[in-house]
Formats: sequence, structure tokens, C-alpha cells
Amino acid sequence: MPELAEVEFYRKRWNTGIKHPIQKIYTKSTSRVLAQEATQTLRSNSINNSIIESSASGKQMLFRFEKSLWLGVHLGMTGKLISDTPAYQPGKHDHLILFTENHSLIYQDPRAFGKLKVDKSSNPPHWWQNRAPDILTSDFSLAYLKSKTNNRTGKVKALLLDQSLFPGIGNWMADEICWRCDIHPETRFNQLSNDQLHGLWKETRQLCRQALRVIGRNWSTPPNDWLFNHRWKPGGICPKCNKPLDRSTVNGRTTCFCNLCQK
DNA sequence: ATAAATGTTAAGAA
DNA sequence: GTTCTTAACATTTA
Repeated sequence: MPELAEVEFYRKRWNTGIKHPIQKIYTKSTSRVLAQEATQTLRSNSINNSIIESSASGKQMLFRFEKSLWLGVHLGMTGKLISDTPAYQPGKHDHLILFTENHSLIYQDPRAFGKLKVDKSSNPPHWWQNRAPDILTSDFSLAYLKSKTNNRTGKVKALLLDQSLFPGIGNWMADEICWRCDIHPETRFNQLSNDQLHGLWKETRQLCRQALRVIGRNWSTPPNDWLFNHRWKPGGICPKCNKPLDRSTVNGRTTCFCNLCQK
């Protein structure tokens, strides 16, 4: 479910709890999301401690506590962050709940493909420090992208889904980018012309900005001239040429594209 | 009943 | 070393 902008949307939902001391903690007894050891560390270090800030990078989030504690969150396919009242009762798919005086901060994940990581140090954990440059930073330049993808023969869609190259891009965003650039998702990356590569880089950044504005802010529905609104509908049509969209499997993922527009 | 779902990773093969 | 394919993970929804 969550890609760059959805992650940002969920991250902000826990803002309600910032600077409110944790009074009580619930953890699911056997959870693949929150491992045994992380559960212990969190249980013994979160009470009377407060989240003071959070950040997102690609599909990862990091919550910083006042006293030497960090919580990393990856939402997997069906993870959600929720803020509710202190009276909230744990449900079947809740893996972690932090209770403050006025709120409950919930990590809910039915398929449990997400991951919660805990680190007890004063500096940000090492897995946060060695990250690929975020798409909207100045480090993600065309020159950088060129240098990282030089001679890559994989399919464009496959590379777009590679988090070490395009952090935050997921299935719908990868399709949206290919469609906007009129690039067939199975095109080999090293077959892209200079113009195509430049276009792909620009559209990638543009889509990230737009998605953060539209979905990241309040999860509103994107405009109808995005592929987004048409890609999941059976019989969906291409907003550019009004012909039926095509589907196939690329890189093990359902891929939606227009075989008239995308060459 | 069967398939597919906005993600990641591991294993084995080419 | 790179890339591809497949499977696995667990649950809900169409």
C-alpha cells in the first residue's frame, strides 16, 4: 500500500503524540513485525520517554525519542500508523501501541510485512545513516542518476522499484512515471536516449512533489489526468489517448501501461 | 473457490 | 558481478 507520499501521510498521524510521555505500551505477543528483542528494548525504554520528532526517507520512517531511543518504521504492504484515544482497545492486527495521557499511537498491519526496528543510542542508528539520496534532495541529480545506472540492462520498471536507486517509488508510482514519459516499462534502462533519461529523472522528481502535495497532505484523490485514477479500474482508459490500458506482469508486479503511448 | 493486493528478500539459474 | 524468475511471508477483498 504505502509509497513515498502515503508514508509521509502516515508519519504525520503520529504527530499528535509528540512531546507527550508514554505511560503504557502494548505489544503483540508474537509478531514478525516487532521482533522479540526489539520488543524488550522498547518496553524497558519507552515508558516516561517521549517522541520528540520524526522523519521519513523513501518508505522508511524514524521516530526519535527524548532519551536515547529510536523507532524505525517500514509499513510493508498493509501497515498503517493511527492516532486514537487513550481508551483504544488493541485489535487483532495491532502490533504496537504507545499510550500517552491523551492519545494512543497505533501500528496496525494485517499482512504483517512491515518492520519495526528499535535502537537504543544517542545517535541515529547506522541503518538510517547509510541511505541512498532521497529523490527530492539536490544529491539526486541527473549526473548522479546517470552514474548509478550506467550500463544497467534491467528493465526500466525494475530499476524504478529498486529502493537503493529510487527510494520511495513503488508499483503505482513506477507505472505513473513510465506512462508520463511515454516509456514502455520493459525498455532496458541502458537503451534510454539522453532525452528519455532526462525526462524520466524530471518526471520522477515532479511526481514525488505532486504526490506529497496531493496524497501526503490529506490523501485527496489525484487529478484525472494522472494514470492513478484509471490503473486499477477494469476497462480503464489511457487519459492521454482514451484507448484501453494494458496490463502485464513486469518484475513480478502487475503493471499498467498504454501500449499506444508507451514505446 | 481462486486470485490478486501500492513490499521485500532469499535462493537458484542463466 | 548482474539479472531474472520464483517463492515465501499472512490476511483481506473481489
